Amino acid sequence: MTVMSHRPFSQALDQLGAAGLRPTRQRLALAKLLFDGCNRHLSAEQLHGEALASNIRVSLATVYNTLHQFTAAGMLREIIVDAGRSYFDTNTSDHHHFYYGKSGRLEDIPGHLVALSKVPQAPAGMPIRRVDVIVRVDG
Amino acid sequence: MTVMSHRPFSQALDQLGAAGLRPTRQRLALAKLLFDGCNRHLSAEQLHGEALASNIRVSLATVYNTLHQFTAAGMLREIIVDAGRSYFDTNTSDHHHFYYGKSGRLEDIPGHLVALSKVPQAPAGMPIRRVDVIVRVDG
DNA sequence: GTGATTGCAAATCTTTTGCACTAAA
DNA sequence: TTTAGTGCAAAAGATTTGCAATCAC
Repeated sequence: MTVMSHRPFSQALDQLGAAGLRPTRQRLALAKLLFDGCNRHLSAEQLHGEALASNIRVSLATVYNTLHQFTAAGMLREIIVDAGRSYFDTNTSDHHHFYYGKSGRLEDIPGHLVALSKVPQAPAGMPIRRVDVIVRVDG
Repeated sequence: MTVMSHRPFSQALDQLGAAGLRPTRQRLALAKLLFDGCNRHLSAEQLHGEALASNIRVSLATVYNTLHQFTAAGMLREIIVDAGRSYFDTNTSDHHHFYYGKSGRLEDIPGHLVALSKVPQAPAGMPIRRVDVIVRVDG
């Protein structure tokens, strides 16, 4: 039974240190918003909005920097479902997504619920970095 | 043995008419570039570049309009693999993609080479519009 | 003619960048 | 200190929009 539990905030702090990222006020606050609840799918703009709503002073540029740094550190995964907007997923385990085009909402599909077989080899020893399955729904 | 043959230009013309789109000089020229050879994956900018290189006078805005009209008419499929750039695929049959992140190249994977099973139902009678499988390769 | 289509330039939107200022070690 | 991190405003890149001119029917 896969539980898809979210990454706890404390673990995020550890990874922050392990990645050589200083625990600044902004990064701590954003990590708390991202990792202190359930798994989330957020755009930079959304996270920035939440930060402002929580009285966290942080610039949009820093939100972008932070999202990319967290992604590089393996704490987030960038999800591309929409031309012209990136989403970041706090769930970095093996899984896929429903995408509700009308509302722009993303929903996790546990990896074990999608069986992919027979994916052909990429040519000439190029390793497959990731396989994304996006189930597009109208809602 | 699936052949994945491309849409012939003549068929494109028929669909153009069926979609109620007037066969203007620009649409005919772009359709020729798109459908008169093998299957292709192109961005708006690339198609515009090809048009100019072929001495076809057409504005970038019209290229965007045309790509979207052709997509709405079912003659193209929009492929989203990269935040901030759309690709259009002349192959509208059931298939998936390799995406070479470094070069930005897309490559078809015939639908029968990927077996997807157990995709869960979308909630509450929302029909699945499409399932995209993107195999991300480093090259 | 009449309505669809086009081109152009401006506007929009997301994301990135340059750089002076601030904060962590 | 010394180096990393931040904010701001400007820049960049892709796409869209408004509108007058043009074309297909």
